[in-house]
Amino acid sequence: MSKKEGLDKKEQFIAEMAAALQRRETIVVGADCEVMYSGRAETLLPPGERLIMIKEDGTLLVHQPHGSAPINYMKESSSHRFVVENDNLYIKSQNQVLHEYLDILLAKVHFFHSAKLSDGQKLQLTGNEKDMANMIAANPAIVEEGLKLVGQEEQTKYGFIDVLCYDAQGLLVVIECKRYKADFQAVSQLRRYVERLKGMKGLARVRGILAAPAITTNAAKMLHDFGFSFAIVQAPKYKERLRKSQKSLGEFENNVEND
Amino acid sequence: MSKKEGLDKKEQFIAEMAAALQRRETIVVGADCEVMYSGRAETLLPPGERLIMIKEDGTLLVHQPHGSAPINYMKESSSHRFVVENDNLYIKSQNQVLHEYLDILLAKVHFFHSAKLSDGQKLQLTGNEKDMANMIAANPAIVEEGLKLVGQEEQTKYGFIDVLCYDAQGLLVVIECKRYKADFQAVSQLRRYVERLKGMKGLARVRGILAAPAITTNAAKMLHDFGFSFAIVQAPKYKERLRKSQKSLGEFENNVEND
DNA sequence: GGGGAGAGATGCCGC
DNA sequence: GCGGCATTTCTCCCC
Repeated sequence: MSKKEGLDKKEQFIAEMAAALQRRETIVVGADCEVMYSGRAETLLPPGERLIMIKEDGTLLVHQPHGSAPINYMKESSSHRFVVENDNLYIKSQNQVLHEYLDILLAKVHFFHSAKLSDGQKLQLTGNEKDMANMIAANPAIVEEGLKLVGQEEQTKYGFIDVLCYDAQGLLVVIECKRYKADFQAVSQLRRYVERLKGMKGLARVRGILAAPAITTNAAKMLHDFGFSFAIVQAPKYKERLRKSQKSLGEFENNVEND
Repeated sequence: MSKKEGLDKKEQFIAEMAAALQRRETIVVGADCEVMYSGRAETLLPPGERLIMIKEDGTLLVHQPHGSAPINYMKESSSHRFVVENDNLYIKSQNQVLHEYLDILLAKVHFFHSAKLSDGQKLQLTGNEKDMANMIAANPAIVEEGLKLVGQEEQTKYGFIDVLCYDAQGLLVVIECKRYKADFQAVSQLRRYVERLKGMKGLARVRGILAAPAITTNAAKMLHDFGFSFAIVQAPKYKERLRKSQKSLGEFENNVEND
């Protein structure tokens, strides 16, 4: 292929991408590329083969062939150009508001595609911390016998307390929920809420209970030091419910294993 | 198109995807689809047009045409099958170890592509919290006159303390760095380190300094309550350095705006 | 593999 | 916009 043809091919690619951006299509490019970013930090990603995705809202993602998170990215509302400079093909992105800049040097474009995607749907999720808090609020005895609900979340004016109760002795109890194994941070958070509540209500004693399926050894020690207690509470087991009602999930026979 | 032809087309698509999975290629599918997930939580995503990506390590991502994060995903080491059930085309994924399951009902496949991607490169990043801690360790006077370095991070045996110093009076000082505006969590963390150090060394007083470019009003209040102090420290300004040395970044003339 | 903490975290909701 | 916090957080490092 002559250099002229190569240039024409580049120019045609650039024209197609510019049109796709104009039409607010979602773009996918598979390419051998090098990525440079400057903004909140500064990064360099040496040459390799990646998938580049540009969304209609201006989001740009660079994905390596492994891992969940993009290796480089630009947030929504970024602007993008496909340009040739010194015979090199670039994607140049910037976010004026955030003062962020990203350049992708495209050494070789293996494939590309663009299409308008129509999707206004939102994810319906159950089984989060809020659901766990609701479960406890509906039946505080799960955590401790004799607890009576005072309020939940913003219903109280004391900040982001998951569940607030009175215990059998009439003491105020702050319950902090964690869906997974509780750590230092969870205990610190509980401590903060308890102290805030003591200060605001002028109480000498406010109890704290950490409700989670498990707790790290060190966090348990810290919890004990502060005079708080731990309650084993399993997050709602949606997994089992779904697997029961919907047999199609799981139970594979012929798998292509990715070990 | 006859139903038979439609079926053949589906079967051919399935065969191609199975082969691509076997070859550990990276797969991209643009499709109108519905997604169901069950694992750490349970989610339903009603029909809409999305980009689906399957990587060679078993990672699966579902991206809507907006936003940085995938709306649904499966972690690495997941297994995937393309199957037809009751005339419906599905991608069925599972992660045996994590007990996670994801089904994608493909109502219409708009396009697809697969290719082997070769990339072993790692991101080179500068301008993170560690760099900020190094800057302070190299010149503690940035934070306060008279500070003398004791140790940094794993060099100290007191845990994850960013920078440890003695002040002019010989008091031990814990310095916690934050690249951005410090919040409750940062103060809680500093408090935890100071108390841990007091306990381990049997000291009556250990000072705490929060070094960050800014702090929220509430966090500043909390910091004051604990007798800690705040030092305005700007994270290294890599942005300006790069923009100076590399004129190609920024300064766009003809932008396709994504506002 | 667990523990601990940063991240160019992202996203959500409240004010 | 900032604040506060959960996240199917993800990723890294160290033990």
